[in-house]
This record gives sequence, structure tokens and C-alpha cells, in this order.
Amino acid sequence: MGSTPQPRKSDTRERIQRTALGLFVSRGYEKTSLREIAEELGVTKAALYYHFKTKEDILGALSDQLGRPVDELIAWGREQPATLATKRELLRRYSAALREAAPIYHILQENQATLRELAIGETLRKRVTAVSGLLHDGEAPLDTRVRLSSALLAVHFGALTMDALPGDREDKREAVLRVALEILDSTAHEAPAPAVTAG
Amino acid sequence: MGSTPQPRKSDTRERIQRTALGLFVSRGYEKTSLREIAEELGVTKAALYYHFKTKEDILGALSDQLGRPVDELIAWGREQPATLATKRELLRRYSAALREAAPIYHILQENQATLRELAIGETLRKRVTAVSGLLHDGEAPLDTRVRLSSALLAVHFGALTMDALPGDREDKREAVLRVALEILDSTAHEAPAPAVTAG
Amino acid sequence: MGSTPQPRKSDTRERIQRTALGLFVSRGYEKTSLREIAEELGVTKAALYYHFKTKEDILGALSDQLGRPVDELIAWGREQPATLATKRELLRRYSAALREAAPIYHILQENQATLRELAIGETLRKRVTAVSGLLHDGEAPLDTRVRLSSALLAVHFGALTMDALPGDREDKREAVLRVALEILDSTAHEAPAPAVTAG
Amino acid sequence: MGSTPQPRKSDTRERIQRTALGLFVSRGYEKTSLREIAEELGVTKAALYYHFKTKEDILGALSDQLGRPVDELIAWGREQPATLATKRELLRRYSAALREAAPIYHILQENQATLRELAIGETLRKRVTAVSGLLHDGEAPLDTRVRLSSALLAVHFGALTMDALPGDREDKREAVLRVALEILDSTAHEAPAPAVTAG
DNA sequence: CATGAATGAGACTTCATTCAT
DNA sequence: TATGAATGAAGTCTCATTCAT
Repeated sequence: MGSTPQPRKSDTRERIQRTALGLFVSRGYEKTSLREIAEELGVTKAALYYHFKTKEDILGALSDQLGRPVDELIAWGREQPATLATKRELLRRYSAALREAAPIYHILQENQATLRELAIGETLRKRVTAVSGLLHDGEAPLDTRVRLSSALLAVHFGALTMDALPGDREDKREAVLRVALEILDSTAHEAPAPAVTAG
Repeated sequence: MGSTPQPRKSDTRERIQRTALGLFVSRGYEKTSLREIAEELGVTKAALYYHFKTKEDILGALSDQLGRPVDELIAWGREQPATLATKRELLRRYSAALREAAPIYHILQENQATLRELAIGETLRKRVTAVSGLLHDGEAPLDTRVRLSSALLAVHFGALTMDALPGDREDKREAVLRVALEILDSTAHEAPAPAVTAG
Repeated sequence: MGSTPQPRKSDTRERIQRTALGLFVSRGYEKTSLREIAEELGVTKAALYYHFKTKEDILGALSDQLGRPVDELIAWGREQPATLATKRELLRRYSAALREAAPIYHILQENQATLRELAIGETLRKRVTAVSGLLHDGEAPLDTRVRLSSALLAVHFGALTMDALPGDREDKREAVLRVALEILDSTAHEAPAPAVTAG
Repeated sequence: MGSTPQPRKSDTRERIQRTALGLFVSRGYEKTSLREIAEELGVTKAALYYHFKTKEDILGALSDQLGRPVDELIAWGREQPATLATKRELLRRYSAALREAAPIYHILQENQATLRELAIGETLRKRVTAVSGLLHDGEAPLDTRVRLSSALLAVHFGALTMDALPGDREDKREAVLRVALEILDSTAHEAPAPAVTAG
């Protein structure tokens, strides 16, 4: 600890991930060929195979890295009581987690057709389902379920699609969160929670 | 009379579209090869090319066909005054239009990375933007804009993603619409419109 | 003879030939597809097959039509004595014949690779060889043979490639012919023939 | 030592070029499929694509290699004064250059229809035009221009078409060159240059 | 006299992946 | 830690041709 940084161990793996992420986001997973990644990095395709077993593996590594905040959120959620307050906090935390995890969800979203047949796709979708499951505890009337889903949906897709809208990223995030919490509150027939403070 | 229809005026074009739609939805546009479509139909690849100029053309035909309700909605919307009532009606009609148009949006959503480079992708995205534009008239504070977007988003993605939720399709659609209208109402500082009756 | 023209028998065959000739010259034989010909004519591909057995057949018809002057020349040449005067007349007549036959030779030239494998190619090349044979009677020293070939070559390729040069078509033709005759004259060790009058 | 060379630094690229040249000349560019080239070489089509970006690229490499002598000639010609002596030398050198470059011009000639639509075709044609331009300096009466063109034409097509004629290749080349120089001399109204020594 | 529908063959090209060095 | 060379599978598309109507 506190040791001098070791620039010994090649950072190539890191660089591959960064480059791949950029291309996966901008051109799509399927449309991004290993040749492209290699060329942009100035290495050969074979070099990629030294660091990653397959193309899917690169995506897997990215998923692990970027998805960590969401995984932590899921772990946290599983230990909470299923109260309205928990759900409110869940939305808040999910919204926050998406700040970092957005790119990987973006990739999941825009390449779903491709990922459907990949093992990593399953992994990615499981995370989505898990978050959704935290919100949907037990039985509930259809209207309630739809509301819960809609609230999550707002946060989720809000993070992915509000880019077109003008305005500060963070401001928009908070506004979306506010809407989602309202939907959530309109669901539960308890006394609504106090003032909303996003983030 | 009443005999089985003879494929004289060939319904092959129709059948190609149906088969392609099914495969585009289930396997994705890119992952669906013309060989697959042809094989499932029992014709040769060349036959597809007799009826459609390119693979993209097949998607184009589907887009024209399934997207019509949304196109009509857009045309309608452009002639309405930009009142709250119009916006409510817009959401209602959009929700209804999606009953038919959902598959094509599903394809757009799940293959965005691929469609980004296709002419037809542009066409499809324009429709989305147009609907959004009808809701977003003139300047408005960020919070308002986010709410309008969220309402639309709820209807849109609700139609595409609520399948996982148990319950009658139509019931869920109405429930989602209700949520969307609430978001809309919470935006405008006028007296909210009277009772919600979806559909 | 002198009868009233009969516009009864469809002129489609004629039109196909005209269109095909134009395309064969401008786009090449191989690169011109039957679809193109049909489209430019406003008929279906199948219609072409009503009038011609194969694509090659269309070229065959054109060859017969446009090559007639050269065929007549060959017939004429075979009955002449192998004198210098005959050879001079041969060049003159060949030059004249090319006025009409140029397009078909153009096609032969620019698509030789393709025509090599077609029966019609053989036919076309035979004509070239035949003309050449009329000039090359019996044994002769290499220098003589080369001169004879060069003279013919000048007339032949002159007709096909002088388009780039500015000036009246016919003027250029006569000038080329003059050059060819000079080459011819420089070959024979007899008294050169009198004044050159081209055409 | 002295052992058979190991294809370590792979001479495959070279072999592809050689094989392709042979096939392009004998079967034509268009009619030669990559499958053929690959099969004749005992490699897969994909291997060709490892060494060349496209089919056209293979032709491009051949053009660069074989066309070099002509390119050098053009460079040389541009620095010479436009005298008759220069033009004579030009024809001599062009004739010599064609010894190596003939195959690529052969391909250009026999596949013109195809190459018309290829970038490489433009490149090839430019070389022809450039040589022609060196001969055609400034304005001149039509007769002069035709003679200059004819002289070049003789050398050019002589190199490509005299194969049918019996006799030694080199002998024929010199004989053709003599004819061309005579045409050239008959153009200029100066004292003709002294004895012709080709090569 | 002509069409609509379809076929079989084959073209060029791209991709993820492997392996000896 | 990487590269150069190569592969096998698959993809989209075009073409000349056929045939029942």
C-alpha cells in the first residue's frame, strides 16, 4: 500500500477495454469488428486474443467493470425491508448508479438482438431483472405493478435517452428522478414520504 | 368457389414480409439472414430479390405498413392547437397506435446500432422525433420538458417492455396510459382535465 | 420493292438491338445486364427472350447487321488478284466499311476477355483475321509482314481510337488512310501506285 | 544453406500477383474469380484478402509493378525539349518499356469495358494519355496530329497484337518501331534523322 | 406478343478465430 | 507480450435463364 505505481504490467488490456467501449457505444457491438478495435489501438487482432479469449469476453469485462455500481445496489437492496422508503431509496440509488453504468446499458439496449444469443446478454439482462425484482416484491394489483415498472422505466430510459433534450445532464437526471418518485408515491396508499431530494 | 386461394397473383411478397417481421423481431434484423427467411418460406434467396430490392427494403416495407397509424397520428397532431387537451389526446392516440406499430419500434429499439447506418433507420427515428416534437411545442422550463418526455417515454417503452409483466395486454396499456397522463397533468398549471378514460 | 411500308410486324426486335448496341458500347457487353436493356426499353426480361434465344444472340444479330460491309469486303477481296493495287483498294474499302462496322469492333475490342469464351467472339475475330489474310498473301519477309500488319492496324485502330483527337471524323479517317497507304507503299518494291484518293 | 527457401516472410503476396496476372491476361479481369486465383494457389479466398484489400487492389499492385517503366518514361519525357529527336527517342523508349508493361496494357485493352468503372482503370488510362501528350505538344494541323497518333498507335498496338505473326518477338518489335519512326519522320519537315537503331 | 415469378450458380467481401514464431 | 499468416463460415447481392399463363 502506498507503494510506487508499477507501470510495468502492460496497460494494454485497459486500453483495449476503453477503445472497445467507445466503439461498442458508437457503432454497436456487432458492427464493431476486432479489426477496428485493433486498428484504432495500433495493435494486431492477435494481440486482442492474447488479452481476451473472445470478443464477447471484452464485453464481459466491460460489463463487470461498469456494472459494479448496479451490482452493489442489488446486493444492498436484497438486505433492505420492502418498504416504500426502501423503494424510494432504490430509485435514487439506481439513478445514481446509472451515471457510471449507462454505457453498458446503452450497449445492451441498442444491441439486444445480438446479445440475446450471447451468454453475456443473459448476465446483463439479469441485472435489469434483479433491480426490477427489488421493486416488485410479492403480489400486487396490476395497476400497482404497472406503476412500479413505469417508475423504474422512467429512471432507466431517462438516463439513456434524455441526451437529446437540452440542459445540464445532472439537472435532467434529478428531474427524471423526481417524476419517477412521484409515480412511486402515487402508488402506495400510505402517507407519502417527505420532500424529495434527489442524488 | 370458396376454394383455397391460388397464388396466382402471388402473395409471396406478403408472406416474405410476414416471415421477415417474425424473424426480425425474434432474432434481430442483422442476425436474420436472407437465407433464413428464404428457407422458412420455402423459396430461394433470389426470390426475395425479385420482390424486394435489398434486405433493407423489406424492413422499409414493414415500416411503411406498420408505421402508418403513427404517421397518421403525426399528421393529425400537426393540425391541432397546442393545448393540454391536445397533448392528452396525443398520448392516448399514440398508445393506441402502438398496438399495431409496436413490432417495428421493437425492431428499431433492439437493432439501433445496426439501423444507425441504414437509411431506413433515419426514417424510423424521424417518426419518433416527430411525435416527441408534437408534445414539445415552444420553449419550456427544463422540468416541464423532462415531464413531457417522461410521459411519452412511459407510453412508448411501456408498449415495448411490459410484456414481462403478467396481466392482460390491453389492461396494462390502459394502466400505463393513466400513468403517462398523470405525469402530463402534473406538468401543466391549469386545472387538470376531468376523469381519465383511456383508449 | 417500292411497296408500302408494313408497320405490322413488331419493331421490338429492332428496338432491342438498338438499345443493346448502345449499352454494349457504353457499358460493355458483360456489364450490360438483360435487366438494364429491358428496363431502358420498358419491357420485361422475358420479352427479350421472346425475340432472342440468349444474350449472346443479341450480340450475334448486331454482328451480322453491322458487320455486313466487312463481310462483303472479304468476299470481294477473295476474288481479286493479290496485287499492290488490290491491297491499296482493300485498305480504302476497309476504312470505309469501318464507318458502319466500328461499333461492333469497338465491342469486340473492349470486351475481348469476355468474348473469348463466346461463340460469337470466334465469329467476330474470324472477320478480323480474314481481312488480315487478304493482305498477307503467301510468304514474305518479316519486315514486309510487319508493315502490312501495321498498315491494317493503323486503319483499324485509327477508326476506333481517334475520337479523342479534335477534328472532323471524316477528315481524320482520310488522314489515317493516307498514313496506312504510305506504309503499304513503303513495303512493295514496285513502282508506287499513283495519287492517293481516300474514300 | 542453399536449402529451399522457407516461406517465412511469406512470398504469398508475390505468388498471388503472379497467378492473378496470368489469369487476368488469359481469362480476363472480370471473368477471373477470386476463387480461381485462390484455388490455383492452394489457399483460401480469405487469404487473398489478407494480402489485398479488394480484387481491384490486386490489379492495382500489378499496374504499379509492371507500369513502372512507362511511368519512368513519362517522367523522363516531361523534362525533355519537344524536338523531333525527343519524339523519336520517346517512341524508342516506349517500345522498350512495353516489353515489360505489355501484360498490363493487354489487360487494360481487353477489359476496358469493365475497367471503365474502376478507379484503377482511370489510373491506367492516364498513363496512356500522358505518353500521348508527350508526343502531341502544342497546336498542330490535323494531318500532323493524326501522324503522331498513328506512330504511337503502331508501337502500342504492335506490342499487343503482333503475337499472331510468326517470327522472333524482338525482331518484330524493332520492325514495328521502324515503321513508327518512319511515320514520325514523314511528319516533320526537317531533315529526317539518320539511321534507325532501335532499343 | 409478352409478363410475373422464380431459380441456381456464383460473385465479392467480412468476420471471429487459431497458431507457429 | 505480441505478430503475421491463414482459415472456414457466412453474408448480401446479381445474373442469365425458364416457364406457365
